[in-house]
Amino acid sequence: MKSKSTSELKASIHRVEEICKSNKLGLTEIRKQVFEIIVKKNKPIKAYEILDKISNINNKPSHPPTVYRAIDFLIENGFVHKLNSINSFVGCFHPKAHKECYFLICKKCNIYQECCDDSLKDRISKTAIHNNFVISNTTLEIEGHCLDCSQK
Amino acid sequence: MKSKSTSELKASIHRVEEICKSNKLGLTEIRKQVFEIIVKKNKPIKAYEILDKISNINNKPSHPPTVYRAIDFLIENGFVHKLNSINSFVGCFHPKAHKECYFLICKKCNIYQECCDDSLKDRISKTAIHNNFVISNTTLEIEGHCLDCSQK
DNA sequence: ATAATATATGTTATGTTATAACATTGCAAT
DNA sequence: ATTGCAATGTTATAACATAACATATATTAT
Repeated sequence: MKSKSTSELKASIHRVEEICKSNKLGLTEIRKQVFEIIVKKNKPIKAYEILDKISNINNKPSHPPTVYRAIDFLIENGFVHKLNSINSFVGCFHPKAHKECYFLICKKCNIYQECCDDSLKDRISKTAIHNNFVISNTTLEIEGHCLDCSQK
Repeated sequence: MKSKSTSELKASIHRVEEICKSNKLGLTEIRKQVFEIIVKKNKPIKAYEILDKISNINNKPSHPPTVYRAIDFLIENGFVHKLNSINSFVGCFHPKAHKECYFLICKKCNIYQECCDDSLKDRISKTAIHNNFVISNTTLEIEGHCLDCSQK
């Protein structure tokens, strides 16, 4: 899997700023810091690792609620997703394009990739309908090895 | 969603006993107790709820590792699955029939249902192949409302 | 039968992940 | 200026999970 370039990262941050501006969402300093930490990491990141980084950036200890509240804001607005299988967070590279997001997560290099193709979405939707089930949210996390890592 | 009948529960427990016998897996007293607690609950159950029940059954306090080790054994052998999105455990009603297991989880009544149809499995597999990705394990948890609960 | 080995469990402590509850701040609207 | 509200700070603790080492129980080889 390819990691993101600096320009992609910048674009991603800029996009979030624009979306917040046009939707009147309060992208405060902390929320912006947390988002930047997450997208710059470019791999799934844990809440307490974000906490450490935030504390360093601001030269004063932050506390868990600060980080979790920022994460909540970012998730609510589709800028970040949580990977339940590894209790970690990742940036979303096409926020607002979808509500659900499916992931491939490489166990070796830890890089993740979104894989939200429509045929998969359709299939999940059909499965739900077939079971008379109304979906509110879906967790699909595929763990394994990416091409690079399975060749090594 | 329908909940399981007593006979289905008994059959499930018996099946696990048989599988363990024929595969020489040590289904110890505690492992059996934990499995029974999980299947009898018939809804996703938390580790510390199992811990309480185990302590009651045996009239002495048990400790987290005891429960988590039993759960590990049951998961390894496909008798139980973990729902990562809600940190809970559920019994598997057709162990050994599949490695991966997909779930529908009703947020209201909390009943869950396996939904491991082949077309879904195929679709996930194709998505992985398309991304040159080798799957080791998949988490698919669909949360929402079952028929009964969405009609209320 | 007995010692050696492996498997499982008990026990204590602690690590990791997440939230409750309430105080404080900063800013906007009246 | 005061009220209201959204965001943050702060303290404490809840909820989830494992490390490490001791003890017991079962299995096997002698």
